[in-house]
Amino acid sequence: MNIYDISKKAGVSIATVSRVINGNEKVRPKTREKVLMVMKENNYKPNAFARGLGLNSMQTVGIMCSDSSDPYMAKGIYHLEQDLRKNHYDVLLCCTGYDLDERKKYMDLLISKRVDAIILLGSNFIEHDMGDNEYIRKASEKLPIVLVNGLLENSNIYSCICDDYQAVYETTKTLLTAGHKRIMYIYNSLSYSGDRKVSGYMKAINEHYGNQANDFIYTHYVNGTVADTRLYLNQLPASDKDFTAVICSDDSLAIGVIKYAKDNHLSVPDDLSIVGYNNSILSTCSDPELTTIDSRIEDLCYQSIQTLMDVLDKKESSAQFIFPAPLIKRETTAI
Amino acid sequence: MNIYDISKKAGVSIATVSRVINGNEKVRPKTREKVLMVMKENNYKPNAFARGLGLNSMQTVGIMCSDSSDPYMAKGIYHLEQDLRKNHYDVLLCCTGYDLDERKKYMDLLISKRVDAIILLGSNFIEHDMGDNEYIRKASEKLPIVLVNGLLENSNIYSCICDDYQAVYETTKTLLTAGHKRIMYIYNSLSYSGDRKVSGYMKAINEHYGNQANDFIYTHYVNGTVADTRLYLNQLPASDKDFTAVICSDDSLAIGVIKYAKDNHLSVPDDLSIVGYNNSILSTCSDPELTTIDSRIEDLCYQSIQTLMDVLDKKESSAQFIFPAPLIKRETTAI
DNA sequence: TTGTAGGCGTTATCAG
DNA sequence: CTGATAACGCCTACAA
Repeated sequence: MNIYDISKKAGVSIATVSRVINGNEKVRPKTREKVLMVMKENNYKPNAFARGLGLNSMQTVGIMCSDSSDPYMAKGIYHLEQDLRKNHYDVLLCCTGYDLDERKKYMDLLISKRVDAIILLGSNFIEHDMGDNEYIRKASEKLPIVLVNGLLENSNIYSCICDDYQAVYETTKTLLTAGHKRIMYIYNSLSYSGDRKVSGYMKAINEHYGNQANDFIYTHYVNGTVADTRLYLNQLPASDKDFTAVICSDDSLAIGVIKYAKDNHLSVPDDLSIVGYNNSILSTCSDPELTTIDSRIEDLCYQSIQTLMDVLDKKESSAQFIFPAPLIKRETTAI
Repeated sequence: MNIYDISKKAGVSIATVSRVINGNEKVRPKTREKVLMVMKENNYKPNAFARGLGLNSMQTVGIMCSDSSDPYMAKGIYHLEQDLRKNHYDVLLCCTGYDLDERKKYMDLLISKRVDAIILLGSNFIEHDMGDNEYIRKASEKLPIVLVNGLLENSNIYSCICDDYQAVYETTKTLLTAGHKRIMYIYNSLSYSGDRKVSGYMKAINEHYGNQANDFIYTHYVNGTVADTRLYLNQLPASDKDFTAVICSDDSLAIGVIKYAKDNHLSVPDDLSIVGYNNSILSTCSDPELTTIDSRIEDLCYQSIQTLMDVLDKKESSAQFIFPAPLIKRETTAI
């Protein structure tokens, strides 16, 4: 059952059928009804491939994310999908992992599939070494690129991010003001965004301690999540355990810290304050519940799609949106 | 840059170019190299839409799930995507929510997009009222349907499930044997699978108590997750709080039970034993960590894709795979 | 308002 | 092994 069959049964030309399919105004109401009728009767659906060929689009956008099972990205995928759907776009999903070469391949793949745009979900897409981001710039010559929680300047690249730097800076400052002398910062991301968070921490420490700041900077990179953080802290020599607060770059690390506290009979937040990041589902499952920085994934997704639709509609649009990231106070801090 | 351009530059016909694109044997090695050369030089990529038109496939399978941000489904999506990718298939993702009519629309949408198959992820797709599953049967006339953790018999429908009935039955039995008199079962799904789980619970209670079983059956439906479960239990009259164990149809409910125990200074597992379901990330974030039934999502996904590939390759394949679901013992039970 | 005809970029069938 | 050429099903000027 194709457009020819319909045109015959309706006694019109395929051009007319095509017009009613595409909601073209210039069709006599009577004719339109007739065609619609026949289409319904025969349960006709236009062939999407042929349509794609003609229009050079199948109304699809590609979403790349490192791991759809990470709670943060899982939420992102959900909101992106829902918002895209509302605008009649489908989602082609790619879980790329964290390897750069692999990601380049996925990018090429999506481009060759002729998606209308590509969304990069997660701050880890922007590499520390700017040369490693060149492939994204090159891709943007062919289609719009939207970064959800990532920043990269280029024409046809659009960014929606949270101000991680400011958020960590303020949180650290708040803890210092509350009397914490030694604050540890644990992170598991070496991306550009990861750097920004560390910088926020550094700035607060530096402002507070001036010359002696170096004695109080205490950061650690963990290659993993819950178990790795717990393990790392537990094997620390006693002399290095003089911190009274820990800020983490992700909720999962903070969960590890809670477990460490439990292992060592430290009371939270009395003996140890803990701050997570992302306000993920994990943060309300733990006991005590986690104080965490909300990276506002839903807002980022909404704005991203809003922007993307403007771009695809050839409307003017701002290329960068920066949201403040509020601290959600729960039970692992006294502040 | 299309196939004609390449054919000209390589001094061959488009037919030959097409042959090398598709790895057809019958091309002289020399010719093949030449064409490959030109293709590489011009960074030529075949047009996916035209290809789709000709082959009537774009090597894409649709995944429907109610909510990609649910930890269980998030993992499912991840594994399905990875396994499909290995077989050179792309993923079109649909988050359908729980409304039946909405789901029917998504199903139609995917079919009209001409995906090669549709995967229904999550037991909640199979409705209690069998008539409501008819749309799935009808869809299977047009393309293969794969149910991940759902059972529906029909030609061209393939099911991979965990034996929820048996798992809950055995868990309940184990708890009874361990001396628990009154065991509560809390669930938040009214699907076919939800029914099976309840039945497993019932059977164990019935076997154990015989005539008096009715006095010991204690089930409750919660329309929500953590907070709702916690609230429900807390507002229960004291006389109804004589249970010493709770089994939940999902880890999130079990987290709610842990919080209830905390609220009421009940020691877990001494005063109250708790069993969750799905072995999700939540189960290791709580304190104490959750004993839970592992619904083996990774295995289900792997088998699903394996089966689907056989079907798409026109190979013979079994239509149903049933996995036992083991109990993962952690800290919320003494068993 | 409607119809004709050419184009979109491949694949596949036949000859040669 | 290679090349013409007809599908594939729809869109869209351009005419009427």
